[in-house]
Amino acid sequence: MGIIERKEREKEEMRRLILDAALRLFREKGLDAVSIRNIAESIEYSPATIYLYYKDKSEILSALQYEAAAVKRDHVMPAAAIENPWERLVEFGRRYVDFGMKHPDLYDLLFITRAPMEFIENQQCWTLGMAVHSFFTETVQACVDQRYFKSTDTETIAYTLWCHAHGLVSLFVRERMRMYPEEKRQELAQKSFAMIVKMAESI
Amino acid sequence: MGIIERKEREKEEMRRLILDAALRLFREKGLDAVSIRNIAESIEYSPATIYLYYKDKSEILSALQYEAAAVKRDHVMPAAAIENPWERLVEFGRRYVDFGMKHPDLYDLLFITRAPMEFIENQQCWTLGMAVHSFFTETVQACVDQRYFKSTDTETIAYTLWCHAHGLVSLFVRERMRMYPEEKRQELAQKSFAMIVKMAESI
DNA sequence: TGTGAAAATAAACACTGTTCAGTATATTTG
DNA sequence: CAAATATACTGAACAGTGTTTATTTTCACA
Repeated sequence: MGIIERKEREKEEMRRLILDAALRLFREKGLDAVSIRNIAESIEYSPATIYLYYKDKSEILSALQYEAAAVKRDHVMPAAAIENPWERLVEFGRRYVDFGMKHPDLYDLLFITRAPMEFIENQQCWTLGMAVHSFFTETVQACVDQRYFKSTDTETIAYTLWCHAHGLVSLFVRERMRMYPEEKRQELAQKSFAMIVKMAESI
Repeated sequence: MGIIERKEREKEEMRRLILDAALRLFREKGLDAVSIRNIAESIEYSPATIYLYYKDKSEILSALQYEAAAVKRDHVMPAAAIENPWERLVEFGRRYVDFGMKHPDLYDLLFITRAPMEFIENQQCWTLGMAVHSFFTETVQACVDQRYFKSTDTETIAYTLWCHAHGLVSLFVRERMRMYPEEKRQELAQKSFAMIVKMAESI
């Protein structure tokens, strides 16, 4: 009865094959290049075959989002090693922004691209994203507990910091900084990060 | 020689007709519904005719962005009437966020939708956007001049505030606040706005 | 080796943006 | 007014998209 197990395995391998092809297309040529037909061609199968392994395109996109979420987690979580909650929070923020700057395509996919409805049902991705988000809010809570802020409204503090970081990255990612010369944008982002850190010290 | 003038006028009317149809489709059914064929059908012309008045689709999108920019300007500029620069700045921010919340589709078009290259060449839209942006930075400058901030780095202050406001709106617009119950999102946004105002007072 | 199930596909449908050859309409000229 | 020209418009096609269905191929098992 090892056959059904092998079949199961092969099915999983095929899903992986499709996903890797999608991921490669995405990273090499951008989201627009990720079409069912492109994926099919690159793995030398017919487009219809894709539908035997993924319900539709948004399910593939959803899977790509999970990949992106994993890369993001690996990028930011080293901050967890820092004992001091305030330093941990700052390092987390720095790493969050750095992730967005280094992987604009992945950041876009995670936080800007219109989420397909399946996103919600993609428990994996949601769970992973929430784990990182929880780490963030818990760190803010730790800062609150140790009186790093005057305010004790953890939720609003966390959200406000997130707004700034997300705004920072997404203005960059979607090219809304044209009024600043290109060589200055990175510098301005760094200055702004430093400023929000200073501001946060006096919430 | 009034004929060429009439022709000119008719050409302009046709461009307007196309744009209005595009705008209606956009507002009624979203950006995805704005297809050349949909526009053509709704004004009862052939799709090919559209191309006699607009170079391509991105030129139409660009024109839509201009419309959105005008709505935004009308929404935020009443703040200019306020004498006190700090109050003016706060009111501007409030109106900016309010615009995004009330017109998520327009905000999306202006600040999130991937800008077609023509955006840069769309002098009208760029000029209009820059005028509002200049008003914003000048207001920040006025605050700096009157020592409302400790910092004198106008550029970074302005950018930091913008980051927060944009992050606030765009997390909302692109539905990245699912971890908060829906009825709480608006409230959280307001609290966060109040918090950044407080924080700004101590830059 | 034949049979039933599983896997893969060709072909079609309904869309998309865009181009171009050809037609219809309006204006200018003889 | 009629013929020639210029302008406005369109049908049809091309290449692409996501998706579905009927059909064929492949494979495991009796």
